[in-house]
Amino acid sequence: MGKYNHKRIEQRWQSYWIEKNTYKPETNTEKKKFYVLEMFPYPSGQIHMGHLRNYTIGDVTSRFYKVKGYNVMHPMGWDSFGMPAENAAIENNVSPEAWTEKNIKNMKSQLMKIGLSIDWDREISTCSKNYYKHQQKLFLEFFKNDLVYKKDSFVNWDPVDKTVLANEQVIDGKGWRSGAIVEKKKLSQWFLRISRFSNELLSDLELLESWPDKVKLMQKNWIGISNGAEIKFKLVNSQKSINVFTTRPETLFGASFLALSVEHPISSKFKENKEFIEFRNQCLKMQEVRESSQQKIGYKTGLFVEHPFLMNIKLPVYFCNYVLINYGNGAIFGCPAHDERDYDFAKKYNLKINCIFEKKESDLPYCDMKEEDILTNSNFLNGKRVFEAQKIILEEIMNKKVGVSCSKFRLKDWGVSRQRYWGCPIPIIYREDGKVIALEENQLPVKLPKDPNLNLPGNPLENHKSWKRTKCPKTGLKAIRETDTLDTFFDSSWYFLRFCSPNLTDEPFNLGEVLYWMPVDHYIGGVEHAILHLLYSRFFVRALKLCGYDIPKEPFSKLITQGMVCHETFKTKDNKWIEPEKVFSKNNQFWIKSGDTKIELTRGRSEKMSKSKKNIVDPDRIISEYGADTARLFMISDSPPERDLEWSIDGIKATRKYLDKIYTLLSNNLEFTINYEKRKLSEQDKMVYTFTNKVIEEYSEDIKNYRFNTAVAKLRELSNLLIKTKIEKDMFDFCWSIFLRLIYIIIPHFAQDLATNSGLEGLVEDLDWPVSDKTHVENKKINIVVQINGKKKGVVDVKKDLKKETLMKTILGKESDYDIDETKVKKVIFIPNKIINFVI
RNA sequence: GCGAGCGUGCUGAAAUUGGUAAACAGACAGGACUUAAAAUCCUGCGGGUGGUAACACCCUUGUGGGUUCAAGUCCCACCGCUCGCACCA
Repeated sequence: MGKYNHKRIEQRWQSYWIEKNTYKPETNTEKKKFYVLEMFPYPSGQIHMGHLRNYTIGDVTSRFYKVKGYNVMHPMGWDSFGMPAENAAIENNVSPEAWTEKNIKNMKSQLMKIGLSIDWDREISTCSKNYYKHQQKLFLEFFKNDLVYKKDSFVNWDPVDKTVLANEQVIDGKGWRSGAIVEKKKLSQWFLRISRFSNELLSDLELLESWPDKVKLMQKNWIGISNGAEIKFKLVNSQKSINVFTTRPETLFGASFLALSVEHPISSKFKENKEFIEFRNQCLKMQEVRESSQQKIGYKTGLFVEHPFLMNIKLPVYFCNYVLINYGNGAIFGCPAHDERDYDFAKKYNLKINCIFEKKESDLPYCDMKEEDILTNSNFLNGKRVFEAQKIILEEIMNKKVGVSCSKFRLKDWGVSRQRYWGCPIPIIYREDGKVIALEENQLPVKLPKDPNLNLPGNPLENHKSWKRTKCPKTGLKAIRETDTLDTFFDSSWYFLRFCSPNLTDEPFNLGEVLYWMPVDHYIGGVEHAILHLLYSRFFVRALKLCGYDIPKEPFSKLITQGMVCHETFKTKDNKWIEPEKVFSKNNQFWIKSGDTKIELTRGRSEKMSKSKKNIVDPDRIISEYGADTARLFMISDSPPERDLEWSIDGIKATRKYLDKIYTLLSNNLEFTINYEKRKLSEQDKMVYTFTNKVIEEYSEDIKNYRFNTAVAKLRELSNLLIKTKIEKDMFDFCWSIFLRLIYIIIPHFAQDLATNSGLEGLVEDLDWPVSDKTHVENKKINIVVQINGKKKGVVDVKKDLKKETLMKTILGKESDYDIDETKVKKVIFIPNKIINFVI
């Protein structure tokens, strides 16, 4: 009898697939394409449970559609630029390149052992010059089309990593990687004009029918449209004016001051003013820390502006800390009666508080906007309801040319400059005559130097003795290279296009291939990329379209966001995390041995696996000990993909036990067959046959809808039934063959091996996907629930599609178990083949 | 503060358009086999009342109301948890 030897089996089939190029998609095919993509990994050196889960989900999908007859592309690559390589290089005295390559090699071999149906010939790595050469070309295209520009700006500066961070890399005022408090620093930076597409990126979310609502909502909030008006306030004794943005133009007559950000252009007038400079620095510091106190402070400029409709009213102008430069115009009009922040500010600086809603004087600040609210103290708006007033004033603003109605977005242009070595060089040079020159395509790639000194503070490319010195290729004038490199989110914003023609040397991608394969049909990855990566990618395809590449405008048709892999956590009394593996429990308390003594622990809640909490489990070890198929099956059986998965070694052991049992049962017992010759069946056989066909149907639906956990439950029901029911040999062979074909997409080595050993020639996946035999699935008998007043009283076994009257006769009849007095029945509710309810 | 989602056994979870709550697993307990253990197999496993018993009846999806013949599912209020954004004008 065969014993389940996962090592032998998995090696056998993995090398077979590679040898036969099983997962290379066809070319020039009439078949419908299917592009399955999981978010590519950063090559940290080791795969983690999150990867295992992500790639298992993707692989089940990919194999399912392949067996269903699609031409499937399922590629893999490496998001291989980025800071950890530099940090590791410093620590271990190796080059970032060598470190990265070693990691890729190791992780690739780990991924291979999972048995993924990947076309490895398409493998790409973003740090390879074969990749970033094309990326530099895309940058030049953006440059030509005014989609990239350079500007001085305050940036988020991470003092630990010594780099600039994008807004979304700042979490609670701290660097997303280092955790250091982020500072403001002024630098000249490259920006991508993502804001040019704000409107489109927002409204096209509606096209993404198969994206989770949650992700769409997050993007919507991130883009953050507000509709309102930009209103001009003329400075007294000057021709200049200040534009402010508001979403409540109807409150204009409640305005009592103007508040500006300390970074507002007008502030340049005060750059010699020591008092102001001090105030400004204080504000910037408060904004850095994102103080929760929300204390308001102001600086009186001494300037006044005219009210656009009441020329005789002059409003004082303040700088203040609560107006931000990066929203709207960095300037607002203060309407203290109807805005909490303005109210606090006005109270502090004794400014007028003009209530402009009837009967609201007693509950200021009144910030609601209700249909029934009526304006007062508002000139031509008096007596109008709030929404009507809004329309009127917008018209008046336009008529009087004191402003325009407009929308503002929260989304800012994307700063892509990074002062780091291990990233894609920006193909720009600064000539000695002061000109900024974009390189020509034939000068690409701009390669990174092999010998950076990473131990000095600051930018290694800047510090390099010769790299940045170059000559203008046209004029021969001396020039300095751009020493910033690109944010790695730039790398991952187009890799899905490169996969379509990964080995093309003279173009980033082949348009024909892209038109065939794009968009990605199913894109699978962590929800943590809901905003950053996914929004940038959506922007990229639009930007490329604008540059003349005629590609589909949404990159990912369907998005699956998988949950995290969690594990229990333990802590000592002095807050040290302890590995769960070392913990033992006794009398509902948890302990760890330390020499001869025991230390009591408290159990924390289950949290995402992380090094810092010491609750990680190495998937590679699990795979070698229990097998890839065991790991794969476990990863998808316990929770639906979008939810968090609770790691459990007991779960792994039980899964392995199950596979052992099936393997032992089937080896040397099964004759693999795909046909079943119909004959007269015994009751047992009929029941089993019917159930098997039902499972085919429901399992396929479940897989299609990413209900992998219930799909597995159905397979287990089927195997339980097949094990405990005595059936004929031909039925046994047929049903178990179906079982193997269904489970193949989850545990391919296991199913293939059993099938091959039982007589199948060729691959399981070359058989068509099983189709359920509907004629036999037709159940002739059915259970109907009998209820009295909606409460279940019992179940009756009757013929399918039985009429209401017939059923009632049986139930109310003398022989029936149900003691129902027919005369008292007020109403009978009957749902065919489901339920009959007597209301008494 | 704003927005979204979620609360079901000891645990992970299932439950078509409202129609048999707890499928499928895990943990645990008991039993068989064994000198013993492991492995394997079998049984039980939301709560309560009555009965020697097979069984019968009642309750049960965070809490309280409502709609309905019928509510885990729909509506209202409250409590709790998770996530995203956060001085966004």
